[in-house]
Amino acid sequence: MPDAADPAPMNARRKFRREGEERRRQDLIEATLDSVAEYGLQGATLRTIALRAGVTAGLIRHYFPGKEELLQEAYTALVSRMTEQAKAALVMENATPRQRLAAFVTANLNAPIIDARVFSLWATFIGRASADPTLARAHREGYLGFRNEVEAAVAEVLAAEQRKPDTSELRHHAIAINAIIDGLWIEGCLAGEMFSPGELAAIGIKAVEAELGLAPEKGGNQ
Amino acid sequence: MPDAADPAPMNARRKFRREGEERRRQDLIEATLDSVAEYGLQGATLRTIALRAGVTAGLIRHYFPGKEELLQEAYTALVSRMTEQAKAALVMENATPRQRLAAFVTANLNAPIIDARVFSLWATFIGRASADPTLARAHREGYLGFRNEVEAAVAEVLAAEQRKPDTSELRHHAIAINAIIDGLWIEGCLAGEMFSPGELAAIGIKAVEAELGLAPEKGGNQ
DNA sequence: GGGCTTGTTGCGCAAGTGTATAAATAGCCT
DNA sequence: AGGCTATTTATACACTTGCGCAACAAGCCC
Repeated sequence: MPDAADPAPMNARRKFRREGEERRRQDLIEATLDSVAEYGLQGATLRTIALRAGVTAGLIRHYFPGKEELLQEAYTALVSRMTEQAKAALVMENATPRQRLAAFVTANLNAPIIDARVFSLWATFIGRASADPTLARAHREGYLGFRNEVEAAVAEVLAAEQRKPDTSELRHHAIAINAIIDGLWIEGCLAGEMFSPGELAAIGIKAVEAELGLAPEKGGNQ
Repeated sequence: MPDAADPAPMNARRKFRREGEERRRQDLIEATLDSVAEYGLQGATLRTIALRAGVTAGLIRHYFPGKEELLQEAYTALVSRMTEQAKAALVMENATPRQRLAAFVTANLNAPIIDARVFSLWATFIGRASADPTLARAHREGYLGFRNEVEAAVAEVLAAEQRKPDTSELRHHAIAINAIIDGLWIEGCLAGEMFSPGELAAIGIKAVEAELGLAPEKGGNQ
């Protein structure tokens, strides 16, 4: 194929489409998270990110002042996505407080929250939090929101059991339960194949109920 | 100051001392951990590391094939240091199994194991584990060793209580307790100032004992 | 003390980084 | 259809990075 009118001149400029601003920003953030998860913060170069987003590197600067801001927005998006998914499990109706708490634990110990990619991202970013106040703040807000949800759920469970914990006791329960969920989440993300499906959730529910001093449920806890 | 016999000729080569190989390697690894904790994997350049170790960058290649190997050795050193410190708390004599388990929990939830720098390092490296088999293996070995210690300690506690758990029950207890310790460790490292001294350890011990179904100790649990 | 080994320095290099900026073109408005 | 604007590309630039290499000197051995 030596000749013929070349429909694509060799020095052709790349074709492109103009996307809406919101769409582009979201695509870039998603491409950033993908790159960070796969290559780490060092491997997530502007060119890598742009390639994955299907644009050229220069465009990033049109939407973000610099790489740092892009990373910060990506982390913020990640945190809010994680906590929202988690808290969504709490809005169940026609369920006892205890069932809702159990559902919350279960939701947090299965896909999509148990996920190696999300964990990798979480760890990568949080490792920089102590040196980057912006990241630290994003984490702090997500964490406190999460713990408050736990504390509220615990309060309802105990109230349904006619128990009146003082604030200190309540806080300690929330901290412990938060730790149980976090710890199991890490184990599941890092070594998911070591656990059978539903096993982590079962362990988590039993541990949480033991922490709260709840009597084992009668009937089919399988 | 134009003239005078200059005792330090401007083009003087830097003075240096020859250190033993073991000493240099250890210094370089320590400098690597410092740099990673402070600047992250991206900021931990060979020049930064060398500067902190008090040598020039070129020397690193005399002791390590490349940067990657240096980082891997640094992570291995970190993991083994962490697990050794933790397990050291288990070798108490003249103590009941329950006391030894409590001491283990306490040791893991106070300095030097609760430490922002160590956490930052752990998170930074573990974030790369899913993409780097070498890091993944180093973590895996440390984790399994840790969990085995927990499982052994739990077995002794239950044996002292005349209970005979089957292997599955024992495994679940170990996983849950491991999660409790990990989760509280993270909370302490990330937000140490939110907890009063000893508070995390107290929460941890109570949670662990609840998980094992141990009756509250009579007498001064403060 | 004088050589010899080798730990150590200093410099250079090619590749890759984030950023800056000019040129092009997609797609809306009239 | 034809301009206008702002999204997008493309290129350049200064800088850093990990690595290679040759010269140097610290300190052991005789």
